[in-house]
Amino acid sequence: MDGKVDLGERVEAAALSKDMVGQSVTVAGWLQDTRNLGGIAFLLLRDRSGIVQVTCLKKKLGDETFAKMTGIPRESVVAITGELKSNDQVSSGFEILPTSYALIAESAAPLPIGVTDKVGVELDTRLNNRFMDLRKPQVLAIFKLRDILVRGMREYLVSQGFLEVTTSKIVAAGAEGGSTLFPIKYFEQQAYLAQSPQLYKQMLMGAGLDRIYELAPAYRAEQSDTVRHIAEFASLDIEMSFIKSEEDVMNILEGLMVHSLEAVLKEGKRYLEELGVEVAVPQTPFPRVTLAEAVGMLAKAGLEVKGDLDTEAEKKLGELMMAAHGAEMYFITKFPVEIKKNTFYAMHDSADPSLTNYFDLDYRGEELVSGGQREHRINVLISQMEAIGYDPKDFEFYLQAFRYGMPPHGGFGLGIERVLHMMLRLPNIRECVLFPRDMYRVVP
RNA sequence: GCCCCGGUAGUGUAGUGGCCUAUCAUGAAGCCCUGUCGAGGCUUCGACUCGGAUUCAAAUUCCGACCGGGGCGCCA
Repeated sequence: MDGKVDLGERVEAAALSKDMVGQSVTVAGWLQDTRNLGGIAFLLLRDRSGIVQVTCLKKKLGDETFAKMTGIPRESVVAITGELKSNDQVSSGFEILPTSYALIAESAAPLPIGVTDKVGVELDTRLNNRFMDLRKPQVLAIFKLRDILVRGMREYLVSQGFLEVTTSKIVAAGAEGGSTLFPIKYFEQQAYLAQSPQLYKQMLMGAGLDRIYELAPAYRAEQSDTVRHIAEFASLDIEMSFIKSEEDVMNILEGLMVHSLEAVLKEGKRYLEELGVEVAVPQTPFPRVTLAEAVGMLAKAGLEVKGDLDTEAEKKLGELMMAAHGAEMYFITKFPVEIKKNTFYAMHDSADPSLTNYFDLDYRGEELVSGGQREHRINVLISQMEAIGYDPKDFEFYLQAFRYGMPPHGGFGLGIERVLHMMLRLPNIRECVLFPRDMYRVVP
């Protein structure tokens, strides 16, 4: 019975049901565990959809086949054809009695990390053996939820008339200065990996595309070694024209978060359970506090903040917003020019020139999004560049788009992994990247 | 980049100068067991990151390198 399995007949474990009892079925996947009781053995076969039990009877299979099947190393790829049989002694209510099997790819032993072992594994070790780490259902669940979340975001943006675009990740100039750019050799020229699609998004507003979004990697050469920073992250950027103020952008962002988290709740229940986390869809409108108000709230709570919120203040504000508004998500608005000084493209507040029309969206004390209304008047834009010592000549390709009719516009950049990090309450953001890149890790 | 902490079997750990021929769990190899689902029982295997120093004696102290963890700054 060895080797006679037709993979064309293969069904996923989750597709099996009691309705199919009596039928011959073929499954294939990784042999998670073998429990050999002597005359009977239970093989647990796992694929991405779930686990199915294959029950081997020594009497029925013969000593030789029984020994072969129960001797297959854990995590080998195996295909099995057999009869689906109802049995209340199995937690799923059914099992497969094999009629033939194929050992497709035998696994080496011992495993670099156990898939089901009852010992902890450090994140670093897990990431070094990510292919095996991802075989764990609770690790896979993170990426299933990521898929659902991102799909929910796309659905919403499409419903709001946004066009998906892709801009180059190879750039000659950054949006926020050179220190955080990764230099690359581009044929005979100096180029960089894009830290943000910012300048291109705005040029597309000048092109008249009106509403666009891009989901693409962003690269930051910041020397940030924390549980919420990575050198390469997935950034969802949107830009929209003919806005009255940054409020229009914030409204889209609220809709985006609500719609995508609803999708997670609706379609991702099983994966949330796998991870043991509960997710709440935020109520709209999200609370809004100006940065000055936030600083006041923190002062009242006994935390003195000067300038921008530091990490401690950010976390504390998360607690205060929960206590005051029951809100996990909230906007911090009207960032002072002083804090946004490198953001030369930020529109300043017409009512108070020391402030900008810029906001952050925070989720339980962690920054998820930064955005605002951009400066579309080229003379103002140039003077803001010059004010921080940038040479407009270096941005000529960008400024050209402002000379021939640039509508008022705004947008934001959202860190996908930041959303997952906070939504799933994961200890480290690296857990929600398949192959994370940080200051020290380039492999795998 | 700065501050603090750590590196012991494949994995996760105990061990603060001699009691270490290094603990426990998990795992691997083998044996027993016809209803397991964190299966159980028995046997065996497997480790002190590297280099230098101190000492009669170093997993343990000191120095350096490499690797990792936590926090900060900065940001998505």
